[in-house]
Amino acid sequence: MDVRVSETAPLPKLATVQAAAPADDTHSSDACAVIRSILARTTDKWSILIVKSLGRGPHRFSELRRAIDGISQRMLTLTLRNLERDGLVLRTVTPTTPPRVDYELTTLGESLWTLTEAFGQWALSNRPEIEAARTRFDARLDANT
Amino acid sequence: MDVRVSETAPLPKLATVQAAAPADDTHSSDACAVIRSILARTTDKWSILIVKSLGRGPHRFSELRRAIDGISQRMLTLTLRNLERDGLVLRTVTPTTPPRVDYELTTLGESLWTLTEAFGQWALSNRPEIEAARTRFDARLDANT
DNA sequence: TGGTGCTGGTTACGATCAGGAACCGGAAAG
DNA sequence: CTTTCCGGTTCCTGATCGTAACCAGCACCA
Repeated sequence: MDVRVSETAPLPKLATVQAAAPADDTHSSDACAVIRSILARTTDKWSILIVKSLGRGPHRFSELRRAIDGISQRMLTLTLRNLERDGLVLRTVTPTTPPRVDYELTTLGESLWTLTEAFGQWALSNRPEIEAARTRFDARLDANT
Repeated sequence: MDVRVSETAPLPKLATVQAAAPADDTHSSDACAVIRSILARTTDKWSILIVKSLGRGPHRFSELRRAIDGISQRMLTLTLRNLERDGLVLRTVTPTTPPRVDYELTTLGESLWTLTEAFGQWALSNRPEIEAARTRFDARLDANT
């Protein structure tokens, strides 16, 4: 039983970036456009980190802010709002004082989480190789300046 | 030909670790910054689509441009350059006339491809649910305006 | 009674960066 | 000698991001 939002701030339209215009005529490209807008949202830098954090269980707003090094309050709010909009995250307000807001993954969000987790693991285990490649590339670039 | 990474490669400024960090050991903040830069690059909207295309075999520059609906020449060049830098994509120039440039995934790139493929599948199969969630959310938003 | 702090935001605004349009240079083709 | 194709690059603008500051409600302290 969740204490749904209902009484939060007026929730102005603020962002929720309207996805790409569907006004595209090319045959397969309309599906493509939607998929792309989903990917753009779910693979967004902050979204990934938030989903990753929430994968370890529900978190409060400020816990997330502390957990995700470098995120600004604004981007946290914005990204959470978008994730909530896409049904990936559930926002629960508990009207204590001070008010308490918990965020957790929905079932859909959890399925996304397994993917982002895999991505994280991949990044982690291939980090040395990628950094080496970067160094090589930059060196070659300097070489023929 | 000083291409330089002017617009690319924000190689993170080593994480300004606020000391007295909360004992949230799950992120070691400097590793986190590097991982984040890798994720930011590899999960970038265009990177995903390029890797996805290259997953089906080597492609020439203009083939990619045609295959990826909506990408501009500039972003294609830029993104390919970044992927090449990270050792995910191999660029091969054949000096015929007109010159021919082929791009293909490296082994590392292929391992990334399996992940992006999974992401694509996920987006595809969860599209209805996500769109429904968006509609619900927007409706609720309108409701209490 | 008023000040301070905690909560979860929101607003204003300047810096930055993604992205489209247009340009480039060489060779072949007409 | 003009056009076309190829793979880029340069220029410029508008969207987006992050910083900093503000807000409302309530408890605590004096």
